[in-house]
Amino acid sequence: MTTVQRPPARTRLLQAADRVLFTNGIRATPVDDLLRQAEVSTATLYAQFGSKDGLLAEALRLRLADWRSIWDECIISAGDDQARLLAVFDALEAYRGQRLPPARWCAFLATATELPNAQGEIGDVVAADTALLNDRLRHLASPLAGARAAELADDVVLAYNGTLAAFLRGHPADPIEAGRRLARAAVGAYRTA
Amino acid sequence: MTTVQRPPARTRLLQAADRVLFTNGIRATPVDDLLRQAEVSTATLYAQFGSKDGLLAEALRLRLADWRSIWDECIISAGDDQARLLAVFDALEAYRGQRLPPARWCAFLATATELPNAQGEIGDVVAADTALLNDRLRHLASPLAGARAAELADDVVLAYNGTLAAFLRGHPADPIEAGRRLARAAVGAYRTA
DNA sequence: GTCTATAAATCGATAGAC
DNA sequence: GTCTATCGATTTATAGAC
Repeated sequence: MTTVQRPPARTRLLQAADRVLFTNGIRATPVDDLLRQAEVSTATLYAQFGSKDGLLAEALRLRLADWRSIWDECIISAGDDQARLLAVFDALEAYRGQRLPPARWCAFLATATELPNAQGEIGDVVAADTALLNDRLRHLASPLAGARAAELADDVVLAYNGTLAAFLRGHPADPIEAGRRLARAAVGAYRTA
Repeated sequence: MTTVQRPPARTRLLQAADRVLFTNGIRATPVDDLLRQAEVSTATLYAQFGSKDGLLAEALRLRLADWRSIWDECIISAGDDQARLLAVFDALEAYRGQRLPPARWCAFLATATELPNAQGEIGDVVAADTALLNDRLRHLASPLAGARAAELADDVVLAYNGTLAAFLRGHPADPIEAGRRLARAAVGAYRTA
């Protein structure tokens, strides 16, 4: 007789953290909420992660790895240079569709906002997200903008940031579509220039 | 003999709130920090504002009024339709230059992030900031994009959001310059279309 | 590893005197 | 209006048994 295996406590905690912290708010979520959602006791959390921040850091690391791999796939699926640069918006769409409910906006920017003096592992993973974004976009912008790749990459970074913040504002209604259009306009400016 | 008047307690509290909450973090700042910075006692804060949230709400209202008036001036100073639409970036530059230290990024988006379920007066002032942004930009985009003003306005909203988030990320180095360039590219796309 | 119970710390808010 | 002192609630983290 096959039984559906319940994931181990560590996994349940990470899933609960990923689901709750970035939708209800990091500081707004007490440890008790995570424990109840994960159906795990206090001692287990502290044995596995040492602290709420330790759990947050690990959840962010997994999130970054997941985001990176989805973005990878979207770049590979894209047909040309422009589509590869704009694939970050496809990835955002896929990433958010994958999680129900999706984060309120961006887990990394939310962490930067809620933990202003984050150092150590939390600061590191937030910085790694920004570095991934910058490095990849610069690389992808190169065939389109040549020597001005850095500028075009920054344009797309801003369009991407703006899309995320649009979720937070609740406007425009379809942030990803708006972001894609804006990024396309940026590419156009380098094409004609 | 002329004496430099110390502002009243209420003003000192509002100044301290404006200076500290949006740079060190809203939830990360204990009430005690505000009291020490304002050189005011506990009882005074609660007599004047009722709660930490009450003080936050009033600080946000003043901030919004100030932002609105600076933006007004920048629109008036602008020479043509495109400059009036892009004046939001001049305003951002002036607004941040006026406050030392400036907020880490945006007081309203930070509030939306840190107080996810904000209702009442705090939710209202955050919504008012978004509404001001949308309404004004739509109005200013009209002479440039006609029937497609809403789209162009959304482009500029995203570029503006992206600029603010860039302060949070610490990249690009000059977010306002990058945002202005991106918004200009968006305008260009409507010009040629 | 997991549980219950509780410690330890933080923080928002109030009381009562002046 | 302002002060000092303190309450009460919340929340993070630990102790000790199983």
